[in-house]
Amino acid sequence: MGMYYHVMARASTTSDAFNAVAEPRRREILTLLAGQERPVAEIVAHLHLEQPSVSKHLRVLRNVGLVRTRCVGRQKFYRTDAEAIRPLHEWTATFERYWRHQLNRVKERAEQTARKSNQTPNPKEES
Amino acid sequence: MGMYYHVMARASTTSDAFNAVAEPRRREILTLLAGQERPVAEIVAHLHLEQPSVSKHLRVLRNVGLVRTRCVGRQKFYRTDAEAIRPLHEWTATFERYWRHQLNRVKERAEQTARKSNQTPNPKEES
DNA sequence: ATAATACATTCCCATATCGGCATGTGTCAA
DNA sequence: TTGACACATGCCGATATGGGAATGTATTAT
Repeated sequence: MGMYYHVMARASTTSDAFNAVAEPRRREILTLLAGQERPVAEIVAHLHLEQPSVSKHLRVLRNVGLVRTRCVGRQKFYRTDAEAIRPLHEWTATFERYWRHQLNRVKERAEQTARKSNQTPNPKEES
Repeated sequence: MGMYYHVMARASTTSDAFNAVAEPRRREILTLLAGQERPVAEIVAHLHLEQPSVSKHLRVLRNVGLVRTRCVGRQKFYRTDAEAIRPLHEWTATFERYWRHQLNRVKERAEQTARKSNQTPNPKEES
């Protein structure tokens, strides 16, 4: 009968890719593992972090599908699954038309300014 | 001469855009304010959240430059600065060639499979 | 001047997060 | 079998986080 009310302090990091890539180290890992798969030890060597921390970051990335693993003996090779980054890319892309808009406005202003200064040549220290 | 070592639990949400957009509500806000500027009350109406919470999210977004403000009387109009989303777009874009790669591999496999099943027509329940 | 309006800020709480350290767990080597 | 090795997991401490409630601060209306 308890009225448990849920207080979610923050969407769990394991919930989606947006949270996963919010962490700088995890972004480094994704970049490192984009081109080629690597065992954990190698990742540890690249980042300056303890092995357990790296493993924990890898776990987060794996939970949201940003990396995949392949076991070879006692080594575990990780590689980033770029496909899982596409949703982020597409979300940011929805704003592309807006920044283009802004750039156009800036360009137009610049051109206007240029025309104006043509009409009044050498306008020194205008303010 | 204390050896204060910094224990940063998590990169501050105010530090970069990646952290700012990790929060679902903030993503909603950015989408809402992409096309047109709106006063806080209107944002509150769209999201189902208390005004203080919205103000706090707006503060975070403003700190990382994802939104800009314009004051009109006692109202404060917010709009998203799409330009600030570009770095995210570009970061995700660095993985584009990799997911294309993966797609190509998938496609190639599919074509090979198609050729094979042409050579052995109607291979029912192969496994 | 006083009240109402539109936001911002502060405080509190439960929870999430990250890193380091210690401790599993599974695999290969001697 | 006993170690060594490659990782994963658990625990701890310091800190960050988001929401609600209360309060502060301009600005407009009466």
